[in-house]
Amino acid sequence: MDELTLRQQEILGYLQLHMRSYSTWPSFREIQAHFGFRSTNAVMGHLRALEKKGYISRVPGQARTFRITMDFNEENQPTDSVEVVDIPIYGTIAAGYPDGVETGGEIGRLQIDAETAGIRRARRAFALKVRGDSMIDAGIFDGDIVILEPRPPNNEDIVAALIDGETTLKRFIQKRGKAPFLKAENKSYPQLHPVAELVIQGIAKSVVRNL
Amino acid sequence: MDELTLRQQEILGYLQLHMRSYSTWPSFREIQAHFGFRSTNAVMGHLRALEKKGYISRVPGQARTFRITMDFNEENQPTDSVEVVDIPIYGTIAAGYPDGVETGGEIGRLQIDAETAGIRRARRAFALKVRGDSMIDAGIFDGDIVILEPRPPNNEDIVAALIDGETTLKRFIQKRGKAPFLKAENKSYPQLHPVAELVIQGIAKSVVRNL
DNA sequence: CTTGACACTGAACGATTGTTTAACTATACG
DNA sequence: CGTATAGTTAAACAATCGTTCAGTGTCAAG
Repeated sequence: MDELTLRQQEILGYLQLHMRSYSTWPSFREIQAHFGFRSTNAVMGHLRALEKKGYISRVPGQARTFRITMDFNEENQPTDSVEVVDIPIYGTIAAGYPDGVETGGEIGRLQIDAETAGIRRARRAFALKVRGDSMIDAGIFDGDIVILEPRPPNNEDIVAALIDGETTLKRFIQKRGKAPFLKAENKSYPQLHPVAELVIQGIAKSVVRNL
Repeated sequence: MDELTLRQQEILGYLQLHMRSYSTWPSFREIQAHFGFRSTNAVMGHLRALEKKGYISRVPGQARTFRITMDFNEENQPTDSVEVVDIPIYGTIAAGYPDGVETGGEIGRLQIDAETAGIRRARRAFALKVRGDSMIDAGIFDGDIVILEPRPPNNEDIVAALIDGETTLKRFIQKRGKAPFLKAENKSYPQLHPVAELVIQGIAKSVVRNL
């Protein structure tokens, strides 16, 4: 990660401060006013630099849609932020995944740092309370919380898949040249699941269990 | 706090999820698209209602400047603010436990909210990276992170105990009238451990594993 | 039957806001 | 000396976005 200039650190610090105070990102002209710029283009330049160096990400054309992708900890103390991610917990994930956001069925939330959870901050992780023991041979038990990331599965990934209108946890198997299938990791269960219409909602990254 | 209609709850839920997922509030037209409205005015009405009832606040004329004034669970009950705890991770816990804090051997830190970790904030929790497979029958594998609280063990608790100068994970068994002992939960291991000098460093509250 | 709330359509307006192009200064590098 | 980067000014543009006005339909309360 490239280093930031002094000015860029100031800008980034202001972004964070504004976000923490108002829970909203500032607009270009608010940043401009705060630093006394006479042109919004001064802001533009800095934000482009920050984005180029990977510190923030933005959605072009949309208002107030910065995101700070990196939590630069040590050194500059205007930061005390850790990479803690707030993740919704679903009991059951309803069909579809229309907008990357699912309104129904949220039963709680958890906070965990991205590294421990094995997820990337940018992606929209969600969590799932495991019901049933179809994955006990993979060390996932009834009542466990599984943290997932929505993305296409690779071979051997544990995935949350929509089967018969319900989300279940299975291992995704795809050998080359063959059709993929899902496998339950419990010796006493039917282990193979043919995949007709495969709706993968996410791949499991980590699991949390209360002992 | 006035009560919300079903539709208003849906809107509010979407606002929260969008904020948590994107760290940005949605625009009117994003809300419109998500709910399939054909007019942004439908959104206007709901947001006005939500603001009137005190659930959100906004800055007129500015883009994406909602704020939710309270956090809610599904029942519209304000959730007490979650407590994220910073926990040190030890590879091996050295002898003693002088101040509840052991600096040597710290291999990292993790952040997690107290409820998910099953711990109480007041106590000084610590985490331990599991080595070996002495507890696989309890669903704890090599490489797992176990979160512990220093306190006296009860029967059947999984504890971190100092054996032969090394910290290992065992289940603590104490039947009344008998001497306590430690039990490894792996069928292929010697399961019973006599306890000469029992040094319990903490009891396990939860486990986190990367899949 | 009327009133009022809730939920929504449709179109248009104007302000906010991100973006672009052009030009200027200063500093550092080779 | 030329070039590159950082930082800034200036004016204008176009898309996004919140807002308003006018109107439709439903349903429960009075």
